[in-house]
Amino acid sequence: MRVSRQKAAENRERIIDAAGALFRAKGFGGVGLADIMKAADLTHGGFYGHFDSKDDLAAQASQRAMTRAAANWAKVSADAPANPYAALLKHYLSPRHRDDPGHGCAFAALSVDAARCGQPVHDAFAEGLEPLIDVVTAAVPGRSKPARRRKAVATVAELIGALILARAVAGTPLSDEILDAARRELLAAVDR
Amino acid sequence: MRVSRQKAAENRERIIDAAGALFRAKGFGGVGLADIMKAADLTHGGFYGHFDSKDDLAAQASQRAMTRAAANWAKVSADAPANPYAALLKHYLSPRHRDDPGHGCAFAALSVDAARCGQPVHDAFAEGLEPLIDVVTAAVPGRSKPARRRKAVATVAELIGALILARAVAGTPLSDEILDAARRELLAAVDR
DNA sequence: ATTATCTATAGATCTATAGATAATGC
DNA sequence: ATTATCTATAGATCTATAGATAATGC
Repeated sequence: MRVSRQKAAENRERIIDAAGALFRAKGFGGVGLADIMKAADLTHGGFYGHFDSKDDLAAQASQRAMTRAAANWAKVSADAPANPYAALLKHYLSPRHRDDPGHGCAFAALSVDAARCGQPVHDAFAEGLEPLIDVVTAAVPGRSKPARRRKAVATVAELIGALILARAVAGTPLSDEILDAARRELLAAVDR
Repeated sequence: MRVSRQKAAENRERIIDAAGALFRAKGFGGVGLADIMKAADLTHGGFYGHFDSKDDLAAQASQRAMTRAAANWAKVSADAPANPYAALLKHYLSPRHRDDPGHGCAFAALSVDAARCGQPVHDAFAEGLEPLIDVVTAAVPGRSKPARRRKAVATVAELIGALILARAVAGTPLSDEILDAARRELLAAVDR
């Protein structure tokens, strides 16, 4: 049942992607290795040929999900050169994004789990968050670079907070209200 | 080893409070019934005399933590009649609050866990969030009630998002930066 | 011969329950 | 007699490992 070296590398990538989706949807503790390996179409005994531990996989899957988030923000921004800021708000605060945490923003899905981990994880999340702040810093108006960065940090916090709250109250009218309120207020904040 | 009816009721309260702190610190899945009962100075076998299930306890502990959050916001607001809004920001975005999730805001600590639960939990969180929005609605300026409520919803999202992110990157310079940026931007937003 | 994967399982942990214990409250 | 709590454990689940299997790659 052995596979080629290349196929094994592909299997490894599939495990990381499956873990990224399951961890975001259910949390680090909410999903077992057997579930992850099954999602990658492998048996769970083969896991330790690819990773040292569940924590090792969690770190790699988080890293990849954060990199994807940064790439996605950069793409959304670049695809709307006329108003990258408005495009970011629209994409991030959409019901579609709210309703699919497994394939959405790593920070909205995993920040609370990360907060419960140790310093290495905090360091990794800080490093992963910087590119998102950079994208927004470039997209907001402001008289100085520090002023734009400060506004960007606050904007990122509001985006992530709104998505998290909208998910916590999903299925109630308040959920859509949160997405809409955050979008309108963030838009108004730069139109002044 | 039986205790009086009144003492049993006190024990029940202690279980709920211990659970509230441990769930906020470690998540619903991150703590076992044995840990909770030990924190309440009881053996874990006695648990089912007080609650139907772990989910039952989680619902009651969440409810109490949300009620406490609302009472705390109302108190902070009432204690600073000159500028309740600034007082709320200062209390909520303090390093002290960031560093003690077990005794802090239920929404910052449990919203992501709640999002992974079912509709009844979402409904309970929506109901628990309304009083916080009401406190901020009364504290922000705005020409109309809907405008103030919209600003309040966005403000609550930014507060909770900033605290969650600051916790995820705790121990890095970015953590304090997030708290400061959110506070300054939220203050600036009402000084216009 | 090497190695990627599989089967099987050890050891730990977790929720929930059964039955015993001992103090309360009618 | 009732009942709040305790001891003990059943049954499930989870991480990690050991040894077998079978196809790759030297």
